[in-house]
Amino acid sequence: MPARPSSRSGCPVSVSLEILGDRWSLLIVRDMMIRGFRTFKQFQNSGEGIASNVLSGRLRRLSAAGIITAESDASDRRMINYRLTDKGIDLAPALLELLIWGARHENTGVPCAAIEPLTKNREALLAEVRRRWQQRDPAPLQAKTGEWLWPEK
Amino acid sequence: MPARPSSRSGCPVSVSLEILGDRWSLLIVRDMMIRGFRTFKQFQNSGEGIASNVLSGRLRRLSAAGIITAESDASDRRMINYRLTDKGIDLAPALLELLIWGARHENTGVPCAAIEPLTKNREALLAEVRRRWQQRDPAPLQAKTGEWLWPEK
DNA sequence: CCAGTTACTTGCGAATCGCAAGTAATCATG
DNA sequence: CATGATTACTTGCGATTCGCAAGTAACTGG
Repeated sequence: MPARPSSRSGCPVSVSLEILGDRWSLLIVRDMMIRGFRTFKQFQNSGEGIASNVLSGRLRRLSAAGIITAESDASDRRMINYRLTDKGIDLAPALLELLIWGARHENTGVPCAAIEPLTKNREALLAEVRRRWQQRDPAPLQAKTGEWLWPEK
Repeated sequence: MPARPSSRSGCPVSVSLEILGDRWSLLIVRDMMIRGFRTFKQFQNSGEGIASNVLSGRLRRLSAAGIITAESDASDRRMINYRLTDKGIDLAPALLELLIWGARHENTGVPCAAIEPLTKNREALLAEVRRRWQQRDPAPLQAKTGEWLWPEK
């Protein structure tokens, strides 16, 4: 029996948006997936300006939804390491398409020339993201995709 | 000079979420793209339960962002026909990936067996969506993709 | 022991949401 | 042409959420 708390339709898009449909959740997932961020502090200083109480709430929601896990760091127990679950890493395609759309249609500082390789190497890029996740490779993806993805400052 | 009103980063994902990052905007786009909806009333009765004032605001925002257009119907001037722009139809890949993710990882009433054909026929599906848009074909996509996508009621 | 760091929580004013009701313009009918 | 229905909204209002600033508990390094 599917438990559906809200009064919305059962459409998969609707269900997805119930969890991820806000300005912050997917940015947190992006930072974990592509920039290799793990900690509260990193998300807070990611340049997007999320408030700490909202960040706290989002991490709890993503955790409750099974998209991320939270475990305290072994070597420094102040820190909590947030990681994507399998369900979380599966958001990579959606995130990539949002990236491509924004880069193509909005003023993002991303040159148009940079978009085509993204669409052409889509599968390779997604495979690389998944590989990094499986091997717990903490290095950001920038080296592979170019620095233009996240303009410094 | 790129005008960036908010204090967020210039990352394409961030820019996309500034416009689309809420519970309703992409559902409206979905209804236009896949179900062939055009009018205020249709969006209101789409089964998601969006309030009329919020719907009004979203249509204005999407219109201002160049994702949809609004023109009054020639034969009935009470009605306003909302249509996707080229920029709007380009959201199809992102929407499809959100659909696949939701269907795969959440309880949506969509059988798991239905997901694989979506990923396999991704390109064909997107081509069909774009064709329907170019030809202004108002028929919903259901016939092609199966009725399970939007369970009745 | 103590200053600094990390991951939060709390308080509060402002913005947004959800719901109900109302309204202007237009169309369909008698 | 009058009347009622329909469409696309707007308005009001209480409840929720947001953004910002400040505070706090747990822990670490010196």
